[in-house]
Amino acid sequence: MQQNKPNSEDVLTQCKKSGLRRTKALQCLVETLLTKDSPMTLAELAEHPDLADICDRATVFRLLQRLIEKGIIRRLGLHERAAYFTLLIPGRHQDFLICTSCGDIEPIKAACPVHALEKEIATKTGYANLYHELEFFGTCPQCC
Amino acid sequence: MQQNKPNSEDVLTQCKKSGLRRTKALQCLVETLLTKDSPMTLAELAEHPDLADICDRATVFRLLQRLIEKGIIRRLGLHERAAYFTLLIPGRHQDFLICTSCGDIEPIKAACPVHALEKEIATKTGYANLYHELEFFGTCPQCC
DNA sequence: ATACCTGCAAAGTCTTTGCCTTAGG
DNA sequence: CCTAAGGCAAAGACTTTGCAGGTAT
Repeated sequence: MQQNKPNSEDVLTQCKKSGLRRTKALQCLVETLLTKDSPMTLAELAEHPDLADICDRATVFRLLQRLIEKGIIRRLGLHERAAYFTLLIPGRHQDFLICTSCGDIEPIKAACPVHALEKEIATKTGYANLYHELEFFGTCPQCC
Repeated sequence: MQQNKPNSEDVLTQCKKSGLRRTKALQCLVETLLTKDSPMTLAELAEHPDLADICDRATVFRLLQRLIEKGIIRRLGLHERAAYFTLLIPGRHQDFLICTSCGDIEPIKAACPVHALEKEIATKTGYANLYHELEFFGTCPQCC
């Protein structure tokens, strides 16, 4: 089981296998997502210095769409107006702690206690492709 | 501990205590939220036959805002473009199972396994007013 | 060569606000 | 009577798409 952060080549290989072309924008997007380990919005990505210089926001948007289709990234809600995107890393699951005041998002280190329930739900309800999102919201120490 | 669904008078009393005026729109909004036990979007509420006849969408929006401020309802993400709103019922916590294909949302009956972790996070991180949202996503049997 | 990708600009969708009028307490 | 609440319409915020031209394979 691969627990550690993949490098961008791993992800780009996966992209190519899924039928995506290796464009400059795709490479840069993947690297940007890998650099930050918490989810990012479309705006954050499109305005990131590296990406802003080489492609349009619409391109980032369409890349994200394709990567979601291919199961390489996931779109998260996270309680904000804008959607967040995060790489799906095999063998890893992330839950988040979010400050409702300043909007800070940090991944939670502790083990996720939900997997048993997830299996139970899969069995009882007949839902397929089950996954979950768990977010904690509160006021962070700086905002208190 | 009050586990059962309150009636609209209970909620309206709470509203009045919080300083809200008892308007027709507020009464109707509360009743509409109580009728459906899963979260609703602004559009669903504003277009609901009962509410559509007596008030404008902006009114519903502003009522929802005030009710959130007063801690009477909560805004949820739920992975859709639109925000969802749900009454906060004392002593009750809801997690959701959401079909990524048809968008169906159903509350989960099983006990939520997250409360212990929530306490641990509160202690370790110093976050205040902590609460969480847990959603399961998958393809429902009808959509499979 | 050709199917996929991109930029630009415009259109959508949902939310939020301003301003003036109405009505609860 | 005085201030919160409501209606209407316009502006914002974020996302999504059409089309013409560019590029990886």
